[in-house]
Amino acid sequence: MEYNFREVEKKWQKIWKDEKTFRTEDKSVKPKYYVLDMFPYPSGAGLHVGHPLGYIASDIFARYKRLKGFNVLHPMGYDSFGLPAEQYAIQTGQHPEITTKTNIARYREQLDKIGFSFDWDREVRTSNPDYYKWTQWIFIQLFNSWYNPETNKAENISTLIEKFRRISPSPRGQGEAWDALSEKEQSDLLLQHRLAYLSDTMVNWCPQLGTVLANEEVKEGVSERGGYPVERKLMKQWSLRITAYADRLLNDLDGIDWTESIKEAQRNWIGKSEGTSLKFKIAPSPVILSGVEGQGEKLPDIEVFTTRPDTIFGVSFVTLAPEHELVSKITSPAQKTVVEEYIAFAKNRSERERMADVKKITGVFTGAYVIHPFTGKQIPIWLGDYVLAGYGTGAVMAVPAHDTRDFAFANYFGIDKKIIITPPTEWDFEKNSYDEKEGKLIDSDFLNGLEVKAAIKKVIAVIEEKGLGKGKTNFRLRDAIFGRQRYWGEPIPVYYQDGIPKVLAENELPLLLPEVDKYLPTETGEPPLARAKDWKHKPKSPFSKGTPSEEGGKGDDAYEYEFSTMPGWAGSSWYFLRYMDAHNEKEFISKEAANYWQNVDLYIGGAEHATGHLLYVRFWTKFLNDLGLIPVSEPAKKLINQGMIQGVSSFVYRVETSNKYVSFGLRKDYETTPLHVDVNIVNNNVLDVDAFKAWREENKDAEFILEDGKYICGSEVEKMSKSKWNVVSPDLMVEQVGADALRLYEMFLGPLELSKPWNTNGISGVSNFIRKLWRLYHADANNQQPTTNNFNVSNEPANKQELKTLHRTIKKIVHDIENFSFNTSVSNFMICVNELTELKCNKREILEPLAIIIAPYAPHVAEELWSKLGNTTSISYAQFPEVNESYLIESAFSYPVSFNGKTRFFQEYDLSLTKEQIEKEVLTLEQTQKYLEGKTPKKIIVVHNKIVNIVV
RNA sequence: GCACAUGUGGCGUAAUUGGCAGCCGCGCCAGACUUAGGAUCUGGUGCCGAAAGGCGUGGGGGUUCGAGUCCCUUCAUGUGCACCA
Repeated sequence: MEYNFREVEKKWQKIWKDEKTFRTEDKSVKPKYYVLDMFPYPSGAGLHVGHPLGYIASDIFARYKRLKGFNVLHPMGYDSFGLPAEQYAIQTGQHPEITTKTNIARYREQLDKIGFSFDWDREVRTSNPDYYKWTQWIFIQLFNSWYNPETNKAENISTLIEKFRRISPSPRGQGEAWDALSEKEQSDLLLQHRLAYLSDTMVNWCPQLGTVLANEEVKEGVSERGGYPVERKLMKQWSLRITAYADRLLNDLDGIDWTESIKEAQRNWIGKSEGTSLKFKIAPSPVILSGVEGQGEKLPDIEVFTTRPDTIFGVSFVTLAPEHELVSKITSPAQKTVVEEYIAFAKNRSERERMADVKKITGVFTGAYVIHPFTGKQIPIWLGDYVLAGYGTGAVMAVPAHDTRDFAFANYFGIDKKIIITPPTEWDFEKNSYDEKEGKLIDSDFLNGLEVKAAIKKVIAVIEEKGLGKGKTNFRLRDAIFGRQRYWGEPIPVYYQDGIPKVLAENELPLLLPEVDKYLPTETGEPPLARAKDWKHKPKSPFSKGTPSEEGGKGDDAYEYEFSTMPGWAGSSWYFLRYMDAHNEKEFISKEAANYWQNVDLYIGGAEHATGHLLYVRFWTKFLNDLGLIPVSEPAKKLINQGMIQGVSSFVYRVETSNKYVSFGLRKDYETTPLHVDVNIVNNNVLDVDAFKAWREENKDAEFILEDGKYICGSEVEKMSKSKWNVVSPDLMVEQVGADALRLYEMFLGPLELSKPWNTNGISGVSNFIRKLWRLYHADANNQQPTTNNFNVSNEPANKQELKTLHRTIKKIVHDIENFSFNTSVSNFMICVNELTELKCNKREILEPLAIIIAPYAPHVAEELWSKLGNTTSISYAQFPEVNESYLIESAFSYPVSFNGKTRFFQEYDLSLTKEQIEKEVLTLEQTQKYLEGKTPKKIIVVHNKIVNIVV
């Protein structure tokens, strides 16, 4: 009898479940360790073999840490709000909750088969009211907070009100101003400071999805989900003031052990740039002053933002974004028509159009001028859509000789350039602008002769002194738009009382997602929640679980709730905390749990969340930390991004106008059409022709033109997807070779971070390995044939060789796991088992520790062997064996002897010999003399325990 | 365009971090056992060469007694950002 993985794996999965083997203690004398996976969105397609890659790695690590004596938190849950379930609901009318539940059940079934050591008692689902109650609660905290730049922390909004009361000057004197304002005025003012706020913002509007999208949900001008066009639109929207945290999000990256590429992506996304604001006075033009628009008004200055104030004497025009607020006021009557046409043109260009022809230069002259702050010369004001309204001040000073974009614009419209920096090397200013921050300033008045960096310093000082502007930092990061005009998300816990947004009281949470007749916008374009009957805040609201607050509607009063819901990333921005205290009904997390578990020690997930989830979760963590609710300011100490598993598609070649299929090597002789064929009926590129005939009705009578009696398929690496017939499901692998083999194989494939195509072909290697491992504990010493299932482990003491193999393996495995090099550990297990098989070792002293070190990787077979060894408790809580270095000490080393770096032969020397002794010994060798060919060696290098190199 | 990552046998990969390039596995070749093999076991397998030997880590150059590893340069592939002043 061979090892029966089907029976054994099922047996242990049941025991783990029944005995709650992996339930995590809330309190423990053991040190804590938190291993987290990015939880999945439960899609209808189920898991393919790519998904568990990270889960397997984290599971190995979690199991290893348990063996090392840690109290390990290793939970799993579902990011279960989101678009696909809702799109499906629109098509079928089925409630997204039903779809979601079905999908989760399928995910769970698939996950269970792989033997993960999750503590399922702590499962979270973001769409569960018990969970989103607290997502809403955190939103309320954000609403009730502002960012105090003095303390550099979020604080309760009341401290801001205090401040307003205290310091606001007003016509009627100090102290009165705030209280003299109407409630609406106060609310509007506070909204400008709240961390969750309502404002008119330019949003990415996706008409097909009927919702706004965040910047990272838009890729190349179309929606990430579905690929629909996205346009810019001004809308009243809820946003989160993540920009308040921009500096901390950037600086704290240095303190966390994340991959450089993710950190770099976040740095780019935050996009900090230091520069200067600078005011330009608008030239008093009789035309403008007497014009209808500007009459009697004192025109404000145009403020630009620049990182290169040193180039101030090279400015030849100023460009405003088409949306700039001053445009209508400054435009000369003569230019009015063209300017208005241009603004209309710029507005109607969709994002995709704009991005598609980035190189196309558009712009128009306004007819107005500014005055150069130092020279007093008049400088024309242009409009150009290369200037973004949302960044800086929406206005730039254009220095065509030293800025690529200004150069292109000036060239296109024939505007003069003025060179004011001499590059250190030859430069053709006709062809390119010189943008580098190196060289000497010329034609620049008081900056003449200075190096660029010195000039920047000096000019900022002068600008500040003259009150023309000041040093300023800008961020590319925008505030996060938080509302989605969709159904399947957390309702925003807000109602509107006389146009003033108010948040629900804590005891009114959760605000339950209401039933609607359709999951579509209303006829008037309101979000789906507007369809809900009586979607209003009032006493005993049917939608909120708690009791209504004092402030809420009284009597007949009923105030409309917010119609939009939260975006997909809301729930995932704090889920790592909820696992610590998943069933707390009183708080989002208890102080004790937060203090014990701190933050995630190891976080594993895809790199695609670099600027989305991973930025938002850092933001929320810092915010909750500011309020003193949690003790940490970063969610995860260490982050690993697992690579993507691609699919390998197989192709059959159908001969045109026939039902004949020609083998890969012979296809050139025919006119053929390549067709995707299900990879599950192809093995090592050989098609299972019977399975192929059975696969589809039309293949029943297929004929084949074979080569060497086989049908060989073609193959190609593509994304793993249903339509390409290259999806390999983990269930099938588990069925065929077992969960342990799947786990080992996914790790064996290569380094975790690397993307690689899935190729089932090699899996027989790890499958054989498991059988070989099993045989070590079973075969008789004199019968290597695996015909016996008799457990046969001896209690004799192990010999030196056996101990050396074991301890060398322990050492390597510890090193590998701690460096997350899971692929090399699998090789090392194979080497170990090969050696022990060779040694015919069946000693308990060796095989018992071996079972433990292999348990994180192949837990089922390890448990079975462990129990056969006579243990009555789970191997999961055994003690990881320590390396005994004394078994590894070698007394001699076989030195490679090389001549000019080329290895020629080996010579063993005792390790106690000194370099000089070895050098002497080597020279006496006959072999050495042969390679010296009578010459005298120039130099002999002896590296202890490494190499001998003779230079001739 | 900018940033990051990766280039090693037919394939996935390894290399104690500057010291024997190719561990482990797949595939392939040969043999054993077999009615049979998509089972199992044994041996072989970087390339050229009959051998001796030579060549070899994307290409070119450098540092070094010695380079897959360090430096410069260049090419290719993948990913992210993309008029951010």
